[in-house]
Amino acid sequence: MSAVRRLEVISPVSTKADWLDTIIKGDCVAALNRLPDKSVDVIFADPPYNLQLSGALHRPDQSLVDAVDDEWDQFENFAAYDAFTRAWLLAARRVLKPNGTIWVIGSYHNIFRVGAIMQDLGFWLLNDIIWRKTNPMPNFRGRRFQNAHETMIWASRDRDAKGYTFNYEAMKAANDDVQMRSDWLFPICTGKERLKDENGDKVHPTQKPEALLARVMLSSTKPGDVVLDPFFGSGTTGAVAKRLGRHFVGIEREQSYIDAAQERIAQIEPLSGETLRLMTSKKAEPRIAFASLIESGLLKPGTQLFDSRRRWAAHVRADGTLAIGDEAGSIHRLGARIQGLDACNGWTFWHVEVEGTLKPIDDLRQKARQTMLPAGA
Amino acid sequence: MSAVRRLEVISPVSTKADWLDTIIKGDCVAALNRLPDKSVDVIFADPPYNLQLSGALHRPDQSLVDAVDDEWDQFENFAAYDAFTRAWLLAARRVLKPNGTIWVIGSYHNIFRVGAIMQDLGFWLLNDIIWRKTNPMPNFRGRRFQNAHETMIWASRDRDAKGYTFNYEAMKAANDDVQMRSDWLFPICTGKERLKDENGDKVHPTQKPEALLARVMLSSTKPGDVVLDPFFGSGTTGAVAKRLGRHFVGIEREQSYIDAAQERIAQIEPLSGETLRLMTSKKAEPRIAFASLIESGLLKPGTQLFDSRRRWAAHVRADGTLAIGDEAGSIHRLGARIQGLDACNGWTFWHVEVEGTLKPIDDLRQKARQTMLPAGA
DNA sequence: CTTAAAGATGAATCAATGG
DNA sequence: TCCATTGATTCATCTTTAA
Repeated sequence: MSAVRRLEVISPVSTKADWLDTIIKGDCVAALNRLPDKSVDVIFADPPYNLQLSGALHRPDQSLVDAVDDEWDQFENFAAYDAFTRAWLLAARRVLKPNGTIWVIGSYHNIFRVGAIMQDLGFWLLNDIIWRKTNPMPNFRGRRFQNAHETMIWASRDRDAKGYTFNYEAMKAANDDVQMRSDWLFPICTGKERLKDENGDKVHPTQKPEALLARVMLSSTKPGDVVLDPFFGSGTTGAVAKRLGRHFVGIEREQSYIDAAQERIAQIEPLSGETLRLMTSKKAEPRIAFASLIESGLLKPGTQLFDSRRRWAAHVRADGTLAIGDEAGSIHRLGARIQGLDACNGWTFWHVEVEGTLKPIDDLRQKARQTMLPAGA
Repeated sequence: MSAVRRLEVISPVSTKADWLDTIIKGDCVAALNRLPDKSVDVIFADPPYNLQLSGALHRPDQSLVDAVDDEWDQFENFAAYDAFTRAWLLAARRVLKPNGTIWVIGSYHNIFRVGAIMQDLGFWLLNDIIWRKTNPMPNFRGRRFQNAHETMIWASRDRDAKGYTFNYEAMKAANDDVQMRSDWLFPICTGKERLKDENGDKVHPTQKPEALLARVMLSSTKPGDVVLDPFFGSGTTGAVAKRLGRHFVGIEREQSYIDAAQERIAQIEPLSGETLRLMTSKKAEPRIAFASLIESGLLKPGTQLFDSRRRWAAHVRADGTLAIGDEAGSIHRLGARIQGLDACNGWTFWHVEVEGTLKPIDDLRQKARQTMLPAGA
């Protein structure tokens, strides 16, 4: 069996093995309708842009621009494009897990219609992400600004879906320790990465760069998640998913694209688990009760805690509460009360004196986590 | 009379002086309906974003984020926002000149609906422009990417409107002599530029930076053009228009915003005409016929012309055509034919020998333009 | 062999004028 | 309104060819 299997026909799906890591040949909506409810974690969709080009365009040197004039990008009018968009988005939504998210990429030709329909169908927009191209095609006639970006919409299934995956700390670490912004800079897909046929012609007119898909998956999926791409094309989504230890499902109509994608994905070598281990966000780390610091002996009852400027001093009680005179409470409540605030992060507010210097009790929490790690980790 | 006049009521408009460089108080659609057809060159619109905020948001230090929760940003649902959007866009379109363009700014909350409705109404999208903020507000909860941009849509009135203003050369010159891209980097409006009331509170929650409006106007208007802003707010559009020698028309409902904008605009000092002069492209320069070079004596019949590498030689005939052996035609047609191309710019393709070196005949055209300039220029 | 020059190309809604 | 003519216009990157 090859690394990439393909299902021409899907009968009622019994086990995951039937469709996971395969390319399903066929119409996008029909294929989606044969997948089970709530079965994929993330959808990445690169639908037709409906470019509506009229005549030929030449460069100043008179060479012809190889435009996207494929049959699959032709729609009668906006209404036809809207109907197509509504249909696939609706089918995709059924397949998405309640805490799943969807990415859709487009340009100004189609992205406004796509975004409005997503809102109408109940998707809740989380961000619009701008892919800034380092090397976009120029505007040859000098009649507009150089179209130097594309737009991705990232949305959850529902307004109240709060449990979606967002690897905040991983993104922050990848961005020099400041929050990842909504504008991303990547080159377009050229060179060795671009798939070519035996004649040296590009296999697919709109192949996306793997770096773009990698950031999408690293930000919004966990290892082992299922990523569905209903417009699979040359299979960038599958290639990146396999490399990053995620499962993929592709849907594609054109056999030539399927063949190229299968060959491409078969050659991908998955990264090792060690390489893949996500920098886990603090929120995902095991929760440590303040009391457990006392229980584990990292902190003794009666120890004095100070704020960073030693304006206040409190003492630790054996039950895991903190007290200043008559006032007592959790490290958070007491910190808030003495400052006159609604809330306070006691882990970073309170400090313990070690060899004359103050260190936040968060350091002790980190030590406690080490202790609690399973053997062998 | 103050520099900024205000019309509370507009009766049938007779002369431009009635509404030019004024702020019209009232509902956006009603006010637009009282302006004449096809009377403004450019519209800049910063409509309510329909933010749909639910609860209060606090920073990590527990301070409250001053969110946009004004009454004018509240809509019942998407349908209500769409109806509002369709109404003002339709009214704005009537007022726009056939070769006018419109800019609309928004965020992911509203821009997709706005863009789709613009397409539905017949506007033809020219670009979507990304305003990348140098100093965006962080995402305090760490549940999304930092929302670091806003989107502007730039559109012509109709698909076949080709005569809109785009100061290509000026934009290119302002961008280190490469084409201006669709992503622009500017700080948000803070500091001295941000209007504050007597309490030190910001006058308007979403005041746009003047630099953003300046690029909008420098790219898509000419001096003396009329720029309409149907959501005038604190009057950034008016302030920049006045400084750049453009006329403005503002529409605004809230008296407090009108008062602040009037005071602000009154203090603006317009730039000098010399400073404002646009960098022009060849396109805008007077047309010179090749024959006129012969008629004016700059080129003698029988002169040999060469391409830059001397692969071909042709001779100038008295009627303003060019010939190689039996083949003859305009400088453009002959250049195209011998190269086997559909088109060719004869002005830059053909050269004349001057003291042993080849110079493009475009240089002669420049000389002819000098000669033809009116006296005193 | 190296290095320089020349050619190719990418999701593109890409003219204006005069008869 | 249609049609022929004029003539304005490109950036970053990768590949191929020339020196």
